[in-house]
Amino acid sequence: MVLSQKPPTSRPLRADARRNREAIVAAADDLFRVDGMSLQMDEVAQRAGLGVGTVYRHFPTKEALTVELVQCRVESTIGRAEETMRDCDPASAVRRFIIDMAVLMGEDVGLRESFEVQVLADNQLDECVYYRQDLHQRKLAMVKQAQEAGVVRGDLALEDFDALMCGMGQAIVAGGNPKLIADVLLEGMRVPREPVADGAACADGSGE
Amino acid sequence: MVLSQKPPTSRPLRADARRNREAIVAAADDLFRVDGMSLQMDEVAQRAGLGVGTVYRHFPTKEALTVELVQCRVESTIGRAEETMRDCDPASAVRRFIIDMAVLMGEDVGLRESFEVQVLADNQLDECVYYRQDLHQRKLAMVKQAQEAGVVRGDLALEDFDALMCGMGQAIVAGGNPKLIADVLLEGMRVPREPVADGAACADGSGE
DNA sequence: GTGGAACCGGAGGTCATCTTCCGGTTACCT
DNA sequence: AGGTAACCGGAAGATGACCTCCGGTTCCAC
Repeated sequence: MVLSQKPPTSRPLRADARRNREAIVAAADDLFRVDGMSLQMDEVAQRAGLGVGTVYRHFPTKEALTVELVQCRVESTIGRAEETMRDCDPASAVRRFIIDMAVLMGEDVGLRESFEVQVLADNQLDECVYYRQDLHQRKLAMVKQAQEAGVVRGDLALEDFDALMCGMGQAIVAGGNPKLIADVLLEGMRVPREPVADGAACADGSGE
Repeated sequence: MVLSQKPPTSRPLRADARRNREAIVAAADDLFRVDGMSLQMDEVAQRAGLGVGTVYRHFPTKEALTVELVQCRVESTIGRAEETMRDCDPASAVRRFIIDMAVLMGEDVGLRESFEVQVLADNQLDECVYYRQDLHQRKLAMVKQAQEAGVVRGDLALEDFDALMCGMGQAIVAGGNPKLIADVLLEGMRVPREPVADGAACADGSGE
């Protein structure tokens, strides 16, 4: 996993500081995978084998640490999207991307919540711009390609696509079979067939 | 909305106490609709025009109050399912139910989280049995009927159905168009068509 | 009308979590 | 090796929620 290292703004960190910083990020990442946004600073310190003060030396606030973790996931998602579009034809890139994400979200709460936070511009993290333009463009291209190839319905905005990805994550956390959930989502995103029942099936008007 | 009144275990409440209890539930319901589980007891009291102590007289704990609100929603969902199955033919009952729920979830965070809590047996509320047998049976019947009518794929367990409902709620909160989201879900739940691309579309084996 | 039980109110206790502070320690430069 | 700036640790402070407590008030039975 690509952990973004901070650009050398001032001087390079002292050896012990760099070691500790890495230990902190690694520990936090492990916890983020399980607990998501509700990871605790004390636990991070303990798991890294350090004091809390040291954690706060490197990340002045819990939010700063969370940003690091979210961005790490955003970056790896960008990489995955890139790779998928390179390896797959336009029609099936979306399919593969979604299936991959479904499986990963099943194993990584933090990844799921990273997606949420991008879309929601959440209360906790609204200070920063999480909606990385990169990922946005990447997804937009992928969806557009698929729509032009005629395998994704045209009335699906990127906004809806994102929302559906969040929803998929939630469905998986709620105990659904990831593969099946992804499949339902994919089938649903294709251009619709004729309605299942075209008579007046409901007592009230179903097509309002 | 049906607010379940407690059975007269001892004597009926004094007039002022009954009035206050109703004010509390009404205030809490309003907040639950917006804030979900993260509603705050102080705010409930304030909105009801009462002191915090009074709230705690009627509901000894925040969880107790939450239970009331969740159960209220479970009951109204049962009513909705009942009504839907009475008014619609088996093939379209699921459709109507899901569309209705999608719209409602868009307006009521508490409803969405009530669904979650039933499925997840959440950490916060694991003391009680939220998964009302009634609603469970109702949904089971509805899904089974739809499967027998051939409009819902047979490999969809009730567990997956619940998970998808949760996911739908999340997708709507994340900003998706409720009607569109519901439609995607419904199309996805139908028996699948042939795959969109049956050649070797991806570099790696897509059917593992 | 009156006694008394039930009820109300909101200041303050408790607890969990984030964050700060500063004496002691460590690594880098000459 | 020695000086010093950077760094570490963890106890203590700050914050924000839930919840309790008890003096004052209100309603019901007689």
